[in-house]
Amino acid sequence: MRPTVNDIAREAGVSLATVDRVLNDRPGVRDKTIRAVTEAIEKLGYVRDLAAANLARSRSYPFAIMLPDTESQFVQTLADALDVAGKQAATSRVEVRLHRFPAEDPHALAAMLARLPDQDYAGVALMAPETPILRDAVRSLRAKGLPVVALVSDLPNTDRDHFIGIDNRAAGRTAGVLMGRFLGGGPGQVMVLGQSLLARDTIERRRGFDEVMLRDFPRIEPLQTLESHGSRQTLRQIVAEMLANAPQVRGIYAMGDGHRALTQTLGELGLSGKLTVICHELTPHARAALETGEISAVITQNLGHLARSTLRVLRAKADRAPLDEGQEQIRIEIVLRENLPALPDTVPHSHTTAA
Amino acid sequence: MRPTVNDIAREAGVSLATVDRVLNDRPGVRDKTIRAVTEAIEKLGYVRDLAAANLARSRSYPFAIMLPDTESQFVQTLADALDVAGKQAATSRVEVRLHRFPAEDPHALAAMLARLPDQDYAGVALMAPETPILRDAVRSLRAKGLPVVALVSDLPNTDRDHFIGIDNRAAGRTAGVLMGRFLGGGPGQVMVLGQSLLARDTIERRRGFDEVMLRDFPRIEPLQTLESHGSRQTLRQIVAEMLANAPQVRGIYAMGDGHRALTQTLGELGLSGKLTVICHELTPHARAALETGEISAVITQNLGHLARSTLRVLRAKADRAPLDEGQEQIRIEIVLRENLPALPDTVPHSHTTAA
DNA sequence: GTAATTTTGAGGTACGTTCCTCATTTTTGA
DNA sequence: TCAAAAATGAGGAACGTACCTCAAAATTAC
Repeated sequence: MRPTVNDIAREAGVSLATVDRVLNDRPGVRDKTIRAVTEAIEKLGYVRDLAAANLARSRSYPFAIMLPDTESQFVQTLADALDVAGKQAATSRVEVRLHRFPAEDPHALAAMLARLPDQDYAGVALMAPETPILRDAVRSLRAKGLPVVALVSDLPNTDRDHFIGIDNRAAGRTAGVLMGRFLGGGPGQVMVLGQSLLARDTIERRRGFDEVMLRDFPRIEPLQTLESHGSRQTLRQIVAEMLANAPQVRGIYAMGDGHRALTQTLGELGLSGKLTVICHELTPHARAALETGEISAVITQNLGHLARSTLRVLRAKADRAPLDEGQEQIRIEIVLRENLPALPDTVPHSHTTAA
Repeated sequence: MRPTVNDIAREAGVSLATVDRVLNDRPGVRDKTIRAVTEAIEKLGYVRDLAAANLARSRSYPFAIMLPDTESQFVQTLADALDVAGKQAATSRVEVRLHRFPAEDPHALAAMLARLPDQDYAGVALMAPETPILRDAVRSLRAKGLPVVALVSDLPNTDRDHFIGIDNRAAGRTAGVLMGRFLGGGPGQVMVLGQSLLARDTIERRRGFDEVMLRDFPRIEPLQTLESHGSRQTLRQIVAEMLANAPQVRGIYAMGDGHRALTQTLGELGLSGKLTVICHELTPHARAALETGEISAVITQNLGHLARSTLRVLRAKADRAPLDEGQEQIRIEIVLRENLPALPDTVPHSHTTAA
């Protein structure tokens, strides 16, 4: 049997109360006694039963998660993933509350954040571009003892506790190498499409991409970023125009989401599968396009992992516990048709299932 | 506050005992009453507190994990990962016991497995090639009610509960596309190196690789598999010989591990970075070789994930609980220099840390 | 050596669930 | 309609830990 606090008390020759004082850093114990207890812990290989501890503390974890109210497939998929992860984590006293804020209104977001401390949350995760107002809001939350975690897009100039997402510059570099190598090193031109929710991320990706092109593929010319501003019409127009004028274009790097409009346009131009297309985020459309060969590769982050990681990190921060960096690191995944992960069935949720 | 079993009893107008009977599928409750309870659960949004439940059950999870006694870096890294995952999971009553068996002796393994049921384990994970003897051993374990999980290499013809690892054929296909595209579609030849712990896996990879070559890259000729049998001498000799005789070789696909010998040999031949080298498993050597450019790409599976997944799956199987397929699916990861994940610091373990 | 202070012990209650027993009520079948 | 069977209720102990109070013991300061 695993040793319990009682075993330690016996082994160390002290009372249960003293062991408890040592375990929970309570004052009023002599160094000598602390040592005796620590040695007993060591000797018996005691590991605190977290479940029992949390039960006794009746600790629970209500978390606020703030997402922009954009209707993009990416944000929607992320929201779903957080929802699923929240349902799973409910068995361990985690409660997820999703809030949407107006994407273009930093003041509204700040106001929402300001109201959070009164609703006794145990932590906040948020996906938003960094603005001065937001910086203040985050600082104020942290000052009140609330852990804050940046989601998808980092808030490097705030004192957020953690960032959960990928390094977009590295993601851009990865796209760059793939593009360069897939094009056999050139010669040729590459069209670059913008329009991301978070402008900073797009810029980072572009920087990474150019970095690699310049260094490793001098014979490939990445063209200026074309912005579709989320409009399908615009996208179609600029892509068509560009392709008509630049016959040397052999690849497309789509930094934002909105794959459907792109593949559709390429289809209409009779170019499906003729260009090397690399894009970000494995949305359902991107999956489909990978399978048909309309898209060559997708650079992505696993949203299920991201969601679960968010909850784990928030929990750890709320408990001031250390986290398993290896587990929380979100990977820059490269997805080709050949390593496309199978779509798992949706997870069954049932309160009557055995533990 | 979250609703508890008592709240449900009140809401449904029944006693705690009845709620418990419903919750745990105990007999002796009328359908009508079951319905009443279920509705109360639904209405209040009750979610069972797993921690409390397991505490009351005083359930614990001692797992046996069987690995071959090979000294390969892959197995060693896997063992370490399982160890770390085990330490982490100790807080939730999981105990990992690693056993090594003689890699070449299926009888010894079977004998070890036969002794397991007497040591009251809650589950078994094993990494071993499938043999008739092993099939019988697995069947016998399962007949005694022990969940069995196949690790890294599947045991498809047994009734193991689950397989944790990647689809090696798909991994081979992935290597194939990368090779094909990195070589610009050819023309050229590709050297293929064997020597894997688990012969079946190597064969699968080879099949996947050839499949893609044949279908998508007819101008690239994959050569016959060369076997190094784990010997560095042999490897160096056959590689050198082959390269001398086949000037058209532009790429190397290394299906097994043992990257050090390969990169060293290439270095001695003055070929570092001149060939497209694709291999499997992100061992420390492979990381280093990626960084220097000696290896172009690594196809790998995340061993940390694999280890954690193993414990989660074993737990779920032991409890007959459903598992989150999405979370347990091990991905075929493509690692280039540009998306090489940072090496996390080793995780601190301390029993005195706050919960 | 005594008083003040610090350290330790003993014991209890609580957390949310499981699992047990025994008594009582309700339903079923003849 | 009555006996037998089935369903339900009431209560309690347990799991391992946290956290509280109060008294007793040990140590320190003077």
